[in-house]
Amino acid sequence: MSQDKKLRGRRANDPSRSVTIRDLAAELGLSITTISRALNGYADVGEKTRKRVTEAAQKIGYRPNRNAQRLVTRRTHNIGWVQSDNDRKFVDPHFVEVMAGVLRGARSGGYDILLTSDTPGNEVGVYERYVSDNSVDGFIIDLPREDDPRISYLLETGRPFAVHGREARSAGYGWVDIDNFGNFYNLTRLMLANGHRRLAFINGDEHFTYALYRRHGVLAALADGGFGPGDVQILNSLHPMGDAGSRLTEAALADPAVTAIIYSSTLMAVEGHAAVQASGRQIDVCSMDDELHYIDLSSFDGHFTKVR
Amino acid sequence: MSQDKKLRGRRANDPSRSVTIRDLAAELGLSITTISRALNGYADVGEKTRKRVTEAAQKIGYRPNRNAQRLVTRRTHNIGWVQSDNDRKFVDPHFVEVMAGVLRGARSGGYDILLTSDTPGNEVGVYERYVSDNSVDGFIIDLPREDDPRISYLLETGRPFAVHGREARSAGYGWVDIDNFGNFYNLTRLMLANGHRRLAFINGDEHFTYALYRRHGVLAALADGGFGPGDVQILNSLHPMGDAGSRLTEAALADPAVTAIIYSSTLMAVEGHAAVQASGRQIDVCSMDDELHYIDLSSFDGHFTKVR
DNA sequence: GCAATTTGCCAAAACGTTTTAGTAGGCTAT
DNA sequence: ATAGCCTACTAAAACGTTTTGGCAAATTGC
Repeated sequence: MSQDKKLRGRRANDPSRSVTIRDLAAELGLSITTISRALNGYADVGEKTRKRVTEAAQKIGYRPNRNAQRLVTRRTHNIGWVQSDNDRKFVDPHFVEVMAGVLRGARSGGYDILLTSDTPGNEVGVYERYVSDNSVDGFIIDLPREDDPRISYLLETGRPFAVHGREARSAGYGWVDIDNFGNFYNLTRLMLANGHRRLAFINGDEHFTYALYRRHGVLAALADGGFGPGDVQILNSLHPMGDAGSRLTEAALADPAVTAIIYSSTLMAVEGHAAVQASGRQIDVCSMDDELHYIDLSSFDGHFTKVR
Repeated sequence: MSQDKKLRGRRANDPSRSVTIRDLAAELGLSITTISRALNGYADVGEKTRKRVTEAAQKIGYRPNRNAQRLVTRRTHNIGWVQSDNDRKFVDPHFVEVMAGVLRGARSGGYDILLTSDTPGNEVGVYERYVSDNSVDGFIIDLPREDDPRISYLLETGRPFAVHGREARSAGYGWVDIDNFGNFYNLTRLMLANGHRRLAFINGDEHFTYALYRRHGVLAALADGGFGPGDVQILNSLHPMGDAGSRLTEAALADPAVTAIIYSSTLMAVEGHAAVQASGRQIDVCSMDDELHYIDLSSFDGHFTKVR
């Protein structure tokens, strides 16, 4: 009968205390073990008992205290997502699209996202904290670089994580990515097949693997087509927004031999297209990007070639 | 000596168990009470003892289990932020700016953000769950509507929250907002002072209070200037992105008497400005918005009047 | 030198669950 | 009738902290 002990101590007379498993057990004249096992779907509770329990839980509004559960099960049902505290990152419009997907995926698996920003100068510190204080079950890693220190840390400490994007290491974790190399390889071959002999490639920050692999794709296509790295002018925008699209396009147009521009960002391509038109030059532009729901490209139909 | 009891039970021989307060107590020959009180800054621990404790904690990598702390203290140091699972919302580019601010504010106060999306058709359900299972200490509410049901629920249940934006109710909670009414009042008076007699106002979704109060500001300015609601053509974009800016601008231009357009969104104003130029009409455009770091407005200098 | 106070530390209970290791009683097979 | 086996339930321990209430030793006041 020790489980039926009267509530005493600090909260004995706190009127706002929420309803616990013990209240439910008392209400039904069952042990808290049975309540727990009934609610967690164990086979050793009778069906009529389980029904009584679930209905009473519903009725009196019993909701298990997640922190007690987390303490004993050592699972949090939270996924950590660390945002680099960096103006550049927050400003990337792809981010909202990625977040929508993350949130839907997490919810469908019964997880929430624990979001925080890192400490400048100590990138892995937050991961270490989240891991060692039992705040999350695993992580999402975004925008990887080559030999990303966050990935190194999580691999070393054996924590589960998934990467949006890719780096060279591929064992021991999962990732979701588009084929950056292949798409830019194809785009470049297409431009060459269209007769262009001098290209410009306006790429993102090659610090990140998505941009690095795009560069590799462009260069490989040139090599395979019998051309060399001297036949492309590569320009980088470290900041995807602002006026980079028109500024870099003007820089590319400074070379009179350029007849085609490949953009790594559709946003920049849209800006660049305007700059090309203003210049009066005859230039083919193309781009490949993640999907961006909020950019209206309808006015560009016919100008853009879709590489599947 | 009962606190020195040997570790037994399930995890006695789990090599991956993390270091607990009991390990630290054993290491130093102190009670776990003293460890806890030393680390939490209580005055009844000697200074040399506190120093020994903090140094040993650092050395052996002790990090309190947050879930145990949360269980006993009933504080989570998490703030809930529920995103409406709604394509429209995720697509709002203001969102990334807001999030950067939220994350910085939370981190500076020692909080993390617990992020999830709501269940379509049951808007307050997630709040109820987070509240009753002790997942968060309070909430952030975004994009309020008039008599917002989320605010009603949180007020009724007495949970702390803060609103980004405002609704008519203002007691019992904090909010951060710009002066939507006043800014659009001023903008409208400015247009009238410039001699315009027939205006168009391209507003956002008036379902949200920010847009509703902007409408009120415009109409109040007209009334105070001796004009009426018939002197402004109000158009609404339910979706801030896509081609709404040019489409609604063209709709506004269909009225030949319109000589000025007020935009509720800078993004739409930029699009609209292009549509105005394409039309060849002589139209003044103006807008007021939250700050948008990633839009380059430099090419519009001189066209835009800044209303401070 | 003694009473009163302060200082520094601690045992045990509590937070609200899950899990382990049962047990009582009914049923089945022989 | 009895041994063995299910079925349905449960007491107690465990998870890792914080907090309460108390106590011995050192210090102070007179």
